[in-house]
Amino acid sequence: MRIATWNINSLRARMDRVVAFLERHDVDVLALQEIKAKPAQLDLAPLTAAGYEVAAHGLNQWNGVALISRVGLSDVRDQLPGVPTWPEEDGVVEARALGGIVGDGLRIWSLYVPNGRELEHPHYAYKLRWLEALRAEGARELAADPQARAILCGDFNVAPLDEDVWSMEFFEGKTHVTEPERAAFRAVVEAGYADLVRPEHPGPGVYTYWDYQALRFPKREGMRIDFLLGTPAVEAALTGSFIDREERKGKGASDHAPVVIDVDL
DNA sequence: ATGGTAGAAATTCTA
Repeated sequence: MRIATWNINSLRARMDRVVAFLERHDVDVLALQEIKAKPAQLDLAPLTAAGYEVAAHGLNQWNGVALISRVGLSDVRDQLPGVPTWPEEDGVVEARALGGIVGDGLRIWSLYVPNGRELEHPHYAYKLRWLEALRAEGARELAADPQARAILCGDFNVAPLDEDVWSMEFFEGKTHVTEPERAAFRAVVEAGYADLVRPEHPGPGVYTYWDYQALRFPKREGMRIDFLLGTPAVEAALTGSFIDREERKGKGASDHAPVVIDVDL
């Protein structure tokens, strides 16, 4: 089974690219982030015509997540238990998580972790609390069944290692690289969710995101912030992985590249 | 000229 995650930065603007990607790489399951639409605004015909089921969750023009599968899609959940609201006072649960069961009992979560904005901004504290809720839900699932097949994937908005950004000097005093964010990411890994791509594709210089500004992509100035994390049962079934850097090229590309894994499940 | 784009929705917000 081939599974991918991709921050699409508007599904409506890039439906053609999504369909072409699915067909080019023979993808079974795709987790999307930043679909930037309510489900009613989407024309899903190109996906259903290609043989996929779709679950989409979006409240407005911001955030939004989706799951696309041709190997079944059931038990769909649009909220990660325990996540904070935004704003934290009198706010709502944003559309940043969508879970479902695909294939033979594989749980997958499409996740769009809050950006954090600036270190002093309330969004940064929100981001850390959100990641803690993710860790707690992941830990709960593995505690219930140590053999559980589960994947947590998406845009984590954290660069876990110095080598995951093009310049630590540039990111001094900025989000994505701070120790609290990295500790929150590590806590998810330590709860039993291993990075399924890094072992085959170690850094430095291996990225999944390049800012639209300042010619970051041609200058190879990117960040590794998109991940697929898997339980031990998934890790044991892993047969390969790649980052589709080609997808970042050309007119109309998302600022993120898809990340793909193959599992013998 | 301060190096700065992209998407959605509505002149601004988010990333």
